[in-house]
Amino acid sequence: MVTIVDVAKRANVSTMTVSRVINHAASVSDATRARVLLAMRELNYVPNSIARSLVSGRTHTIGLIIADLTNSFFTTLARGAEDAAHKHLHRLVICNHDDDIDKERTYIEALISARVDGLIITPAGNDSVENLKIIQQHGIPFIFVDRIVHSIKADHVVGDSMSGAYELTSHLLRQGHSHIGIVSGPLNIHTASERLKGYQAALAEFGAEVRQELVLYMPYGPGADTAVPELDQQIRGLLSQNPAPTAIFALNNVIAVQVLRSLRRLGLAVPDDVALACFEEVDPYELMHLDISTAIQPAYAFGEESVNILFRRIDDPDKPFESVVLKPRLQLWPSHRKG
Amino acid sequence: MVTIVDVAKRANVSTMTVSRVINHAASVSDATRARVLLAMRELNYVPNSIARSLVSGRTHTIGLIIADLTNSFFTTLARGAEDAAHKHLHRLVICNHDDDIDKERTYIEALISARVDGLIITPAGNDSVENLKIIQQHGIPFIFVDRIVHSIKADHVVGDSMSGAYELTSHLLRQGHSHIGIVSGPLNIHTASERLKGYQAALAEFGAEVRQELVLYMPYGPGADTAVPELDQQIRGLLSQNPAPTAIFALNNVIAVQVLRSLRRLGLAVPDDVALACFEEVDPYELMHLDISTAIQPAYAFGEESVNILFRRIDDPDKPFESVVLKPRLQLWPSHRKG
DNA sequence: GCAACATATGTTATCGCTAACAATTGTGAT
DNA sequence: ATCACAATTGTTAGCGATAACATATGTTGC
Repeated sequence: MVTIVDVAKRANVSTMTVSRVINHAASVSDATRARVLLAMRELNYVPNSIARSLVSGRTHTIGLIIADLTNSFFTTLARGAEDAAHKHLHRLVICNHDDDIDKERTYIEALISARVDGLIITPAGNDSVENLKIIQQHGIPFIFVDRIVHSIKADHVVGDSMSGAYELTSHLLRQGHSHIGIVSGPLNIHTASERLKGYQAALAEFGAEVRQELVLYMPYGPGADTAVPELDQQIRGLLSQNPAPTAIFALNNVIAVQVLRSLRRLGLAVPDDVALACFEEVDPYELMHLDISTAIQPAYAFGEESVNILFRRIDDPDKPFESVVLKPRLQLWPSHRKG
Repeated sequence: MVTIVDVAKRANVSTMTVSRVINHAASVSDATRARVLLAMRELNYVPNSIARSLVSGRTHTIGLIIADLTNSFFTTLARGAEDAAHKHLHRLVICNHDDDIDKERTYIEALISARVDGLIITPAGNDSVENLKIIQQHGIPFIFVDRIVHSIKADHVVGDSMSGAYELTSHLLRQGHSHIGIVSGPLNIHTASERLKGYQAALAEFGAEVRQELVLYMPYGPGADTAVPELDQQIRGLLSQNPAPTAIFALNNVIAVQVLRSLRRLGLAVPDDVALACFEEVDPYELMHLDISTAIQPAYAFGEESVNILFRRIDDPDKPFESVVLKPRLQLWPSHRKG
């Protein structure tokens, strides 16, 4: 591999002069600069940023730890982050923890070892605290995206899960659905507990009963992409409660797809047999004519904003924390069948 | 930041001994090892892999350059690559070139500078040759995924675009559609030209006329996600040819979504008014009851296989090139309306 | 012509770690 | 007790770049 020494020799200058040319430093004569540039071109020299990082302590790399890249919400978020990082001349290292604390820890340590300039993280759950403390101990600037962990204070970009869920549930109630089933995720995940709260708040507000037997739980993401065998049974159980729910609220897009498939297997149509609402991260359904009321989050902005805030944090480590709450856009469909 | 020197001091040994403990090298007494491990734990020491890379020349990082992370095909591919890289204890740096040669070049240089151990690339187009030569000049092991560039020989994992397109077109022809429109992508992209060839081959085989006026072109990916204003007009133009096509073949998933939206705006139903076939990279439509015949590619395997082959290449730079062609899975729907 | 300073270039040390070799200690065979 | 050799630990140099300081030119003004 060609190094700065090779270029220096060929251009008949010291390595320092080459370094100056690379870094556009002043005080290099035009003649010398030209000679060095020529040598660089002739040798196909590309500076070794590893070596540069060792000296400067900066890697121009940002770590992005998310739940699952195949979830379209995170995909779009990642793309937003990538574009923003690119503007700052930084590279993005993307890691998926699949809501698994141990996997999250492995990645955090790898990224610390790689000396990323900063870290954007969707914590795997409330138990991520220990993992997050490791980041803090190493003084690496980081920001929460999508999910927070209450005991750790940091910048964050999140959606308004609570009010989004409240609105979706209210909508169903207004449509005459007085009994609404909900398929929740693990409650140790911030967005899941918030959305459940929003659902309950809406029920309370409308004087509807909060019935524990109308709440199902399933994984939030990983593995959920494959069929969930028991789900059909659970959904059937849910719908045979007395009084039976006439609508179902799915806590996120992955869950919604599972529920939709399950309903289909059970021969039930949406929304004619059962109305469906979903806290959905993007909107592929729009295209499909499916009448599913959704709270659509600006996923791209989640990623973009996170990166921008992270860079502000890097520039000024002591500034007060920023808290950005992005409202979901509601897309409400009338249900065809009333309670 | 804690370094190996701090640990060495605390454990009262030389840095070399600490290094030996970190790297599980033999010939460290149990007592010393214990002392070092304790010091490491007490100081929260995490080895600096930047420094390690500078010495070893390996970064444990793989570059993945794709067209667009928000395209579900590439998302799933990336996830497959990430999982495989993780198994090899490597990190993945993901870059999107949006089918733009200059952007591709920028990323390639950045990744060379970062001294990635290898590179997986979906070339932006046939003009990527110069960019790819840069990779070769630097002796960085790389592999093509999804698309190849003929003038550059390298390992590759691609789909069978030609036969997939042939099959889809044949299916439409068998359904009685004797005039089939096609919305193609830029022909300097390998998969686009291959799929067009497959379409033409099928027409020829069935004795159907290849009509140039039934071929539309649009971008393959970037920007295509937003509305294409002229598309409605073009589609309308396409459908008003004489004789009019009764089916449309969309060359990839992004194009299919555009066409679908456009047809919807024009008030045309699929497949009742116009049948649709699509070289689709994954299968969200399956869920949606839409009768679109698709050639579904095993995107996850694309990524996974690429990584595995890349590591074999790294281990043995002189072995013969591997060529993996993954067949798409055909999902063929009967059309409701016959030519 | 020469001090005084700007401009251009070079030298040395260092970032954190490890390869290669060196030194020390301990062990068993004779 | 002594030598040969293995096991353990240390020393030095260097990966490729740059910061900080040093030196060599050129330029200006009087």
